[in-house]
Amino acid sequence: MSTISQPMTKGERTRARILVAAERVFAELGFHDASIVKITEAAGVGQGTFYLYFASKIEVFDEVVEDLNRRVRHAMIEASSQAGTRIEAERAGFRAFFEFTAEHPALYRIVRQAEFVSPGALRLHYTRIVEGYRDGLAKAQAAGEVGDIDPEVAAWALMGIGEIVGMRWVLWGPDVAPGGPTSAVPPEVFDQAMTFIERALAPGRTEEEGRS
Amino acid sequence: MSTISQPMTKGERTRARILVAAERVFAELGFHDASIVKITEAAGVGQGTFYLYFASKIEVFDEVVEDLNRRVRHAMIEASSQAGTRIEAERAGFRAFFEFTAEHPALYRIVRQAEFVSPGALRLHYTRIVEGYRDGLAKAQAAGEVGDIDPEVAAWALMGIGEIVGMRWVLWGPDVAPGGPTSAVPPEVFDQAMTFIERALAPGRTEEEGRS
Amino acid sequence: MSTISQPMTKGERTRARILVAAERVFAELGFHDASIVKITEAAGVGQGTFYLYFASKIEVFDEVVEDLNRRVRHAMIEASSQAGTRIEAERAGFRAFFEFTAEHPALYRIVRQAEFVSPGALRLHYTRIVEGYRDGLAKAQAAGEVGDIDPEVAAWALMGIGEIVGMRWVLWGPDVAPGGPTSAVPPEVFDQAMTFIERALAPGRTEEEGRS
Amino acid sequence: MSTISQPMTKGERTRARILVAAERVFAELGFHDASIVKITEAAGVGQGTFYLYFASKIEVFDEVVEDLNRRVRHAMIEASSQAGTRIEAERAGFRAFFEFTAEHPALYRIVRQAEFVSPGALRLHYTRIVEGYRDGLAKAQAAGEVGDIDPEVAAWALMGIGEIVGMRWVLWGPDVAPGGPTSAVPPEVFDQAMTFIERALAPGRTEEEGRS
DNA sequence: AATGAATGAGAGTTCATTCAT
DNA sequence: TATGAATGAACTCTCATTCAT
Repeated sequence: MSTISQPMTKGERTRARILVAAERVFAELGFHDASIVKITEAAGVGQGTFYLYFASKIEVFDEVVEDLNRRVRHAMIEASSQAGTRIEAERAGFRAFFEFTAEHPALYRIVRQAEFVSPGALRLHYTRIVEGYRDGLAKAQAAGEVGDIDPEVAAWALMGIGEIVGMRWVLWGPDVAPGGPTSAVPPEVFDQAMTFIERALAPGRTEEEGRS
Repeated sequence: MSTISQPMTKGERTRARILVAAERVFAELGFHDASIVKITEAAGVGQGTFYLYFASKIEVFDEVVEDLNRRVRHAMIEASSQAGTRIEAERAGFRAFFEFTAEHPALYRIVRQAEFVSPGALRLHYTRIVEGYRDGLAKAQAAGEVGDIDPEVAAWALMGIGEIVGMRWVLWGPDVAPGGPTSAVPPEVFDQAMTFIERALAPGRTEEEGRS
Repeated sequence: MSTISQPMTKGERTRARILVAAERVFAELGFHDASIVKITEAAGVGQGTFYLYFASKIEVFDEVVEDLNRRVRHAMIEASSQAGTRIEAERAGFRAFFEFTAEHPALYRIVRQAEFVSPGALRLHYTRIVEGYRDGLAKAQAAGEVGDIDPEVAAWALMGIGEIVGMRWVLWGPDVAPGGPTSAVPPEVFDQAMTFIERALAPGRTEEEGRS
Repeated sequence: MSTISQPMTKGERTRARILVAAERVFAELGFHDASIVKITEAAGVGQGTFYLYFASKIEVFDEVVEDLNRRVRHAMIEASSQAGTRIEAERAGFRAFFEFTAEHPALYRIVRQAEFVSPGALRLHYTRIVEGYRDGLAKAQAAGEVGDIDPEVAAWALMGIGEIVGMRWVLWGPDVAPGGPTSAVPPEVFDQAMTFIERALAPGRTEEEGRS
């Protein structure tokens, strides 16, 4: 995920192990049912050790959210940067988002807890992703590839679509109960969702469309 | 909100008071920090009284979610049913949704907790609202008022847009910290969001668009 | 069990129903898990009604113990009074005791709770039964049918044998877990227990026996 | 009491203190009125500490019963093993039983609660003691020192006699109210009880006695 | 005579956090 | 650096009892 060049000290390794365990336990049990004992047991360290690296339970939570946010954005940028056209980039970004969700259902399960656990963390998480969309849209708009629409609002709309489609088809699966196995968004759903987005963003004929 | 004409019995009134208090406390503190003591104090009844009407904390939670769901759908249907055209109906429905959100921020704050609290409740909540969108879209599509798109996917997309725009502009307000005062979606944001949606759903030019 | 001659008033009937229900519920659940609600539900009356007839939960308990005590003594006296010889009377009395236990396992389960629930009730219960044994033994001793032994001590010994054999073979059954079905003491066990008692009480040759 | 030679760790000492306190509190108040708070206060530890060593209130109870059982059997075996003749051994065993009872009234008060608290614990307790009696009787019988009687039934009879005499004269004392001070069984009562038992078990004259 | 809604003290249990080792 | 025993406040839930109807 990152380009580890320097060797980790012993302490850093312990810290990293706790962080990984915390993500796993938070994802499985949610914030409140994830006790420090469970996290430290999963990490294979003592309870006291936890407090050598994190000031509180909330602090790990924040860091886990931060971490997930960094990783999902990285995945999206990585994917879309290799695309040729704007539309291809958009599809690649969404596909990366859904894939990340499928591989890390923690993204949802953890992030959606944030509202009450760590005020502001949720907003920060969404805002950062939205900024990526917005900047891309603004640039594309300047190039005439996107219709006349406020990039900020459009970006949030994309965020909402990604979030809900990810929840509906990745997290819940085709017919699966919540918590069950997750898989990627079915191709036809992905296509339909992208069609929806493309039409919303397509340039031209703005005047007529507004009237319909 | 409801059309109950018969007078409530004493027990029903107590139950209703607890339910109202629970919604308030859940919205303010979240599921886990909303203790039974806080709920019963807010309702002005004894702790034991709570258990005369609800079997557990989770049970009230489910009922609060159920209740909010019923009310927001009612508000949306009410609003859109008085509109003339499909587009007007759509705008009215969304406006009602945002207004409800502004008046009952509990909708977000409570519902988003549901994932870990009451598995299935969250899915049920979204699914019910989406069914309304989907049926409306399918009907409009049959009348040629909506482009060629899977109503199911489009309905979930609308749900996502409503949710995230509501969260961003209603719950968080223009520049306000989470938990702060809420107001309606600013008119220009509302217009932009509706433009986004209208373009996505507009009929015509399906063949070319589909190729992208 | 008793010779009801006068018709009961409505109140008396209600009271009796509560008492019967209480015995059943106490026997099944024990004193502490037998709630007033469960008793009143079993009796088919309201909770408040209970307190019209009994001052407290402990009071019904005492009365239930009292009632059981009266009935078991009645059964034993009834049975032994129809016997010809002393030994036959003894066997008949024990048999009645075991039969009562088998039909009313409540006797054990309730009485053994008494120690902490209602101090003195347990002692009173045992003492009353023992008095019956003791008087019988004293009388038989005067007639030369019982050896030279303190009737008080011997009576308590009989009580202990009856209690433990009843628990072992009636309450627990041949191989059954506690709480399971109960039946009478197996004939061979009954015979052995009676043999044990007969030898202990048999008159004559006191001097030699003591030396063995 | 035990032959542990290795020093206890800190944790073991805490555990032992809780166990001792639990025995005391259970004996004084009974299972239900013995709250965790009372036990931990008596032990001088925090409430949470209790759950580091015992999974539940019932678990300590079981262990206390187990512990008492082990100790009383140890005392009885110890005492009777030093006796010369069978009869002396019997007397020594019973005497040890009564002495233990006098010093640890908890034996009764706790064990008799077991029926509803921990099904099976009561049966196990009695069964273990009875097994000791039974094996002793069987051996003596083989040596011709005990009459022709089923050792199992006879052993349970002894158990019953010990239990009830202990309760009557040790727990309740000569004229004392339950819960009051306890002392040993008066010598004349002890002698009479032993006489009762000796006659019941004495060999010889089996044929005539059996006819009764 | 009868009800059952209401109460609140108290139960068992959990867990984030501290700190002596 | 690492530990895990210890803590106590806070939690959800129960139930004997009261009292207005």
